[in-house]
Amino acid sequence: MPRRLRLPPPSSTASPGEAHPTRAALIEAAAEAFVETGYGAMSVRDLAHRLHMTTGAIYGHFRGKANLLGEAVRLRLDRDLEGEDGPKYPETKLAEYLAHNFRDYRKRRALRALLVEAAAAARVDDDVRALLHDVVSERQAGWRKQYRDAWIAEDLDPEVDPTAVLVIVWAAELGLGVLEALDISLPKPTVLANTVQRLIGSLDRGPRRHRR
Amino acid sequence: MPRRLRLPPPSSTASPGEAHPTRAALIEAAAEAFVETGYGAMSVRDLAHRLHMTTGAIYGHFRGKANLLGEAVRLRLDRDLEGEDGPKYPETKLAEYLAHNFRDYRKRRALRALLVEAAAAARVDDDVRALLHDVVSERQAGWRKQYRDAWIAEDLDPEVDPTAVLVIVWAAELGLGVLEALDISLPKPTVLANTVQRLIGSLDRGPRRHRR
Amino acid sequence: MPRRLRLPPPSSTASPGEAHPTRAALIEAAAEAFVETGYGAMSVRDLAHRLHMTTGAIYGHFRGKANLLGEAVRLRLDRDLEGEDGPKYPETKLAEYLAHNFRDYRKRRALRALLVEAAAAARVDDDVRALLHDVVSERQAGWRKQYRDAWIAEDLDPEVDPTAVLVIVWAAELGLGVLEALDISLPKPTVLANTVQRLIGSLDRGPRRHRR
Amino acid sequence: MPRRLRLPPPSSTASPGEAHPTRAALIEAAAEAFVETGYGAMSVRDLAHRLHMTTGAIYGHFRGKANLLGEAVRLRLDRDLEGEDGPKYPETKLAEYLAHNFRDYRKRRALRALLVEAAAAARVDDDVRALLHDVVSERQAGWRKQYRDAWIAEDLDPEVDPTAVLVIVWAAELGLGVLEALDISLPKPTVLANTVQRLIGSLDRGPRRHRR
DNA sequence: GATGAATGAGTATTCATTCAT
DNA sequence: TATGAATGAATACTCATTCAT
Repeated sequence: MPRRLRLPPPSSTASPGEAHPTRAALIEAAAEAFVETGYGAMSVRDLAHRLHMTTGAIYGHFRGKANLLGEAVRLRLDRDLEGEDGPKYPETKLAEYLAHNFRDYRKRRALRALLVEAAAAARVDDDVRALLHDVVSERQAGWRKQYRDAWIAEDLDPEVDPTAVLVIVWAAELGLGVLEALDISLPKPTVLANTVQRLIGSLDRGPRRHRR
Repeated sequence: MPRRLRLPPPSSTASPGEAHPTRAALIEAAAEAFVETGYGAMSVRDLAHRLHMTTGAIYGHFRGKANLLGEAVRLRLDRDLEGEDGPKYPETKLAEYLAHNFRDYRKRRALRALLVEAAAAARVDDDVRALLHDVVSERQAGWRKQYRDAWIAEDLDPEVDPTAVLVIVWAAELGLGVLEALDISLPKPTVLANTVQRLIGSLDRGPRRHRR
Repeated sequence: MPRRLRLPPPSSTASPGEAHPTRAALIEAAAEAFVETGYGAMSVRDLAHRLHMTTGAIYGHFRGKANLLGEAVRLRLDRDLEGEDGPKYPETKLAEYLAHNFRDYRKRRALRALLVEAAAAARVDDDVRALLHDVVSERQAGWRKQYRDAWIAEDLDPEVDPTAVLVIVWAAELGLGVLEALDISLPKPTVLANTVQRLIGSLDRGPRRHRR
Repeated sequence: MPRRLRLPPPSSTASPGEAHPTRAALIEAAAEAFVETGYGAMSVRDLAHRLHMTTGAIYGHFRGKANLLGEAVRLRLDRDLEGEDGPKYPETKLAEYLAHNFRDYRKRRALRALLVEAAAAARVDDDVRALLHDVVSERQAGWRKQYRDAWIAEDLDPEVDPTAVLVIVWAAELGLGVLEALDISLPKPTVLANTVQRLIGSLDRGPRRHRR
């Protein structure tokens, strides 16, 4: 039986917002484990073993597996989508921003996988659904605002609903996750990025006159 | 002990290849049950009970639960996507065809749900993944050909990769399923349809002049 | 790992009413185990091991632990209280019948213990309570009738409510179970029996006149 | 993190022997909680939360859950049975005293419930049994003396064993607790009281003449 | 082909108690 | 004395699959 690692209490050196290191490590590990093994197939006990903890310790930090999933999704969403390393929204045109994003789509494979897991879990479990709805809705609300701002700043076609575009783009991202789960081969990042740029770029003026 | 409902022998109206009506009824019921209850949460025993059969009977027709899922997906894919009631591909422009399709997107909720279930199952189980990969790949191959044909027939922008567009459209559809699973509210069908029409419609000529 | 004993299917030689021998053996064993080990402390898995079965096999016969308890109580109630070996009700005076019964009270230790377990379980679990209420109520209804008949046949004091006497006698029996659980030493059977005979015997005429 | 309610220091009004008010409050709360929720189902942690304490604090006062149960039983026994508000023993005839007591039986529902919990716990746990045996035995010893005194003072039938009567009466009380746990409906207090008066009242002279 | 009892491994969650701080 | 995070073992129940009949 392996020695248990008795984790130190929150030290003052811990970064603010991640007050409890055990909790943070747990979320991190859960996010990874749910992607690797699947939410349904990952047992809490095995997760505990991975971290050299006991199940009881986990349940001391989280009310249940569902909350762990919720936090894992929140973490990955924030890390992989918000914490951008590339060009920021206000500084780039929407089409270029999105193109850039899709050029990096392979970086977000884990996020998409996690969201597929989350979706399947949510379909079956009311608690999970409620939890995840909130997490995802929050982010979407922020993006919706950004899209509306872009519409104004870039003088995009007022006849097109920014929210519909947002949903389509976001759904496309999520759908890539479904296709990846099915092992369907996807276009190369550059090809995808160019296509996105072309499609979204077409919104930058009113509807084309020359349509027969 | 309830009387078992013994299904009638193969009728002459059954299409060839679906010789056994029990098998067909099973697939039909499984497709419904997996959507309603979730693939993981639906037990083979309960599925058998729904059809007044026994578990053994199911295993007489299918090697396992995974094969049932595979067949269920195949069924719904053929019924909900191929067996179109609306305008056919070759007779309509691609943009209009897709717009029409998204105007009806709510009809395909069950299909999307089933594919979310399938994706999550595939992530975890190699057999399921292989099975579903084949089923979905087959359909995609057909669509790819249709897109390529449309590119030629409609003289669409040769700098845009038809397959990339196909993947984006298909992923968007699947992603709607993920969002639905999370209870995220979606745009109205007409708004979505118009947006798709606008986006895909923008491909109908060469690259816009003002692009360097 | 011990060989599993694959029990034969219901044979035609099985006594009617105990159609399934596995089920009957299970109830028997459960009744014993719940007394020995306590309802709460007896795990379904251990019970299964005792019988060289798996937990799954048990759950094939009973919806849950609570039902097993219900059946165990029913069994012991029928065996230890109804299936009398001593004098039958209609043939003996009530007082003598009860005196005889208490003379044998030690025979029913297991029944009382089971009912104490049942009571504690019922206090906490609604299903258990409903189940046991029905089982016990049924028996009590029979006894109530017998007491009423005795009142007429033996011309007992009409000012005394037969049901109240029944409840007191039945409660006394059950209370012995509580005292036994606490290891309280009880009077010798003959002493108890005589006291009961004296008390119940006093009901055989109208209220005594000579009371000051 | 919620503020802990730090209980006031021992006040001078506290009776000696209950020096620590935390301890007393704990016993009080435990008695209530074990009745409400059941001994087995009530977790130490939840009990601590109810009192705005921590589990550790409880274990500072009691060696374990079992001791808490023991003290709870002692408390309720003293409060609900000894601390009589009605007529006192020596001043009333035994039959009348008991009749009065049963007329109030509904007041003691919590006591009976606690004793049913205690009995079930005692059956399973040697420590609990030993603990409770002592608590209950002590009280019974007192009652035994009172019954013997009554036998002399009221010139009751010397052929009847006072202890046997005590046990029957006490068992009847406890048995009511078992029946209550099973949700069995009980006679009205007055009916029960009259019956008790009649039965015990019958002991007030030597054996009846017509007995051989 | 069908039956359904049995398997056996697995699941999330709980809890009394301990102990370093 | 109090704290509360951690322990570690336990619990009821489920399920895809098999196989003797």
